[in-house]
Order: sequence, then C-alpha cells, then structure tokens
Amino acid sequence: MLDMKFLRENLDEAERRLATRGGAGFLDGFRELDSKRLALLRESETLKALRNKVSDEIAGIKDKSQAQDKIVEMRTVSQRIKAMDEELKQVDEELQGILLTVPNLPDPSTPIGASESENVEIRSWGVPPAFGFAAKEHWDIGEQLGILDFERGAKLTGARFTLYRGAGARLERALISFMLDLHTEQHGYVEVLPPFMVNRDSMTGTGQLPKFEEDLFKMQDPEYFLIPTAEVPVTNIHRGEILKRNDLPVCYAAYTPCFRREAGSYGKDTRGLIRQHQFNKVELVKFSHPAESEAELEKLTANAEKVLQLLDLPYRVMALCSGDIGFSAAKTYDIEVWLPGQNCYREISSCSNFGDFQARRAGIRFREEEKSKPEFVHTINGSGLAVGRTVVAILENYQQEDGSVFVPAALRPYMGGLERIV
RNA sequence: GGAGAGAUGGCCGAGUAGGUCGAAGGCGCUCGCCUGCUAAGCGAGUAUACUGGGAAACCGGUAUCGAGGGUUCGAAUCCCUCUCUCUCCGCCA
Repeated sequence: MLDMKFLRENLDEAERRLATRGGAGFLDGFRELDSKRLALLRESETLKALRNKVSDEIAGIKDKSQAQDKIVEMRTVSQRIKAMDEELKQVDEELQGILLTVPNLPDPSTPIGASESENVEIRSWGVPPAFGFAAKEHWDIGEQLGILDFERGAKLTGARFTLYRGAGARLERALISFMLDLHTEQHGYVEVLPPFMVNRDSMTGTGQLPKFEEDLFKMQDPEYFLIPTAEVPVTNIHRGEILKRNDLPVCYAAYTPCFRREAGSYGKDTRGLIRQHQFNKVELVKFSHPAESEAELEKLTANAEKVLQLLDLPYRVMALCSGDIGFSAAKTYDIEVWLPGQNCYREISSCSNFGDFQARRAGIRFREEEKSKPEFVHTINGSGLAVGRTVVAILENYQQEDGSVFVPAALRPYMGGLERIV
C-alpha cells in the first residue's frame, strides 16, 4: 500500500511512476475520496468533541431533571454523528478499495520497460554444458528413470500434479535439506516452519489480496487460503508488531509447499515440473532497516545464487523491468537457470525488495531510537530456491547419454552417498 | 464434538450497582539526582492511529480496554454476534 499522505502531495509523480508498469488510472478517484473523507472526518470529530463536553456537564449535574435540555440536544447530535460515521465508513471503504489495489511504485533503479523482453541481464555464472548427444527434456529423463510419474499425478488429482518416486522423491527431499542447511548454517537465516494455510488478513498483508484471489486455492469454512509462497506466512509473522532496531535485519528461511491456481496460464508449460499447482520451495525473507534494504536485497540474491553455484548449475541474473515486476515489488531480480533440454534459461528464483509497501499493509515497524516514532521496515524476499525447478535443472544438466543422471557432488551426502540415478 | 473460564497499555495486574478511566498499582524501560563501583534509593517521564495548528519543539481534537454491532446524553463496565486462549470430557496424528 502506498502512503496516503505521500499521494496527497505527490499524486502526479505517483501516477507517472505507476504508468511505467503499464496500465493507467490506478489512482483515479483518489483525490475526491480523500478530500471527502477529510471533510466528513473533521465534521464528525467536531460533533464528537461537543458531545463529549456536554456529556461531562451532564455527569456533573446531580439532578438529572435539570439536564433534560442537554440530553435531548445530545440525542440529536448523536444521531447526526451516527449518520455521518456511516457515510465516512463508506468513503473509507472506497478509498481502501483503491489503495489496496494500487501496485507499488517501481524503484528508481528498476529499468523502465513494457514487458519481459526489456529485462536486463546483470550477470551470468557457469557455462552451459556441451553434450555429445541430443539433450533430453526433464520429463523424458524422469519418466524413463521411473522417478517422475506425471500420469499417476494426474490420476490422483489432476493436471499439473506429479508423483515423485524412489530417487526422485529422495532428490526433492535432499534439496530441501541442502538449501535449508546452507541458508541457516552459512547465511545466518533462522529456520521457520509456518502454517501452509493462512487467513485473509495475511494474504492482504503481503498483497495477494484483494486483487489476486483467482490465483489462490481457497478453503471454505473457515475461509483459509493455501499459501502460494512462504513469503505470505513468513512476512506476516511480524504483522502488527514493532521490531527492535538492533534485531534488524530479521532473516528467516522457510521450506513450504506452494499452491497456485495458475489461472490464465492454460497451455503454458503443460508438460513436466515447470508449472505445477503444488510445488516445494525454500524461501528467504528479511525485515530490514529502510536504509539497508538495497544492500540486503543484493545479499539475499547472492545467497540464492550460492545454491546454484554449489550445485554447479549455470545461471544468469536478470533485473526485471517496470512492466514485469510483481504487484507488491519495487525491484526484482530473477535468477534463471540454464535448461539444456529446453535450450533456454528459466526462472528458478525471484528476489524482490518491497520497500515499505508490505510493511504498511501489514503494520510491521521498528523504532530508530527508543523513544522515536515507529517507522515501517522494508521487506525483502526471494526463493532460495524453487525445489521442483531445481530438480528439473539437475536432471537436464547432469543427464548422460545412457539416460542416467549424476547427482551433484554437494548433494550426495543428502542422498545417502548416491552418485548416479540409473 | 460436549461442559466451563477468560481476553485490559512492553509485561503483570486492578477496575461489574455505566460518567471526572487512555485507564490504579507493580515490573520493565528512558532521563536526571544520589552513590568509591555495583545494588539499593529519590524525582520525572514512558501506547498507537487519524486529524487541526506550527518552520520546528510542541500544543489541541477524535478514536482505540480481542473484533464487529446494539442500548444510552454518556460504556472497559449492560445486551447480541464472532474470533482466539485456557481447563475438563470425547475423538485423534
């Protein structure tokens, strides 16, 4: 959510910066609703002040029959207040409706661009392997090895669900442990294991709601949502809290499954593990001092890259342009891993700085000094990494001509010493 | 699922015949004094949001005692609904 007071004074600037995302009219109606709200608020509060004052006077009058005039007068005042507050509530809701659906302002360092094609490569690491044979795609490799069973996944649930078995299941579990160990032991994150379902307030806090409900799996009665990313429960850990300055940055690493409807992506990545309704992810989340968030995003991105480096998987880092960053993000780096079977780079991690956008929605603050006013923290998060897609990358990059797949050396301790999946 | 108890400020904890309660008291914390050091002691201060004025320091208004409604001139205190927590029984990983 953007700061109302900032918008009041910088509406043109805000609209100009929002326009770089594509689309327009995000803030239509803000000006009128805001001034209407202020007018109603002032009037209502003036009347309440009067009522409070007269009520005190009534309290001081021993003989209530002497107070009848005032009581009758205040009865009218109370009715006016009630009517006014109802109108105010409506205006407030409309205003919130706008504010909650306006995306974040792109950071000044975010490249301006209309779409994915204008993202900017920042750096790359590793060399795509050269094969003396035609590289296969991971679904063929996985099915032939009997470690990925897409047909049975579809039988059990439906499209975009997969059954892992044997070394495949073990590989998924090994990667989760490997990543969590790395981030907690080497990078200083505290491991957390949050609920996989959250309520509406949590989804609103990080920005999935109210605008993107169709992307979520929703439970009825009680109304809970399956998390689309650990970002949601982990960021909301500190919703409504004031953090200690000295505890910043607060850094969490969490493994969770993620559930996404993938509405609107029919026909895209229909085969294989790339786009599933349920997938596993290890997520990194930071609560940072505003002045440090830029540097913390760089560190978090480097932490995610480290996973790929240790697995010896080639990748590149892209700065997403203004037209491609997510709703809540001010700045995003995507890490794209090389997939020989598909002969292209595919996103395996997305690391973003949200500035105070989520913190304002979720009320996550800190005090610079013991006595100073609370300020909003900045939130940062990124995948470290998407586990299913890491399996894809390993299968495709470590495949052999005979169809077997080597296990990356760093992973072998987590695979019971297994060197090769045959 | 059945029966009961409870939700108050950073924490603990008063406050039920409705009024001067943003809320006693204690702890914690901050500043000052005192003290050879530490402990103790003394004094002052110590919620948040919105809003009006002010360059600012700051001053004023409104709201907030789990959440949302209601009664009333006036509610932490009365009524209704919901949520959460705890205890006992049942069930269960």
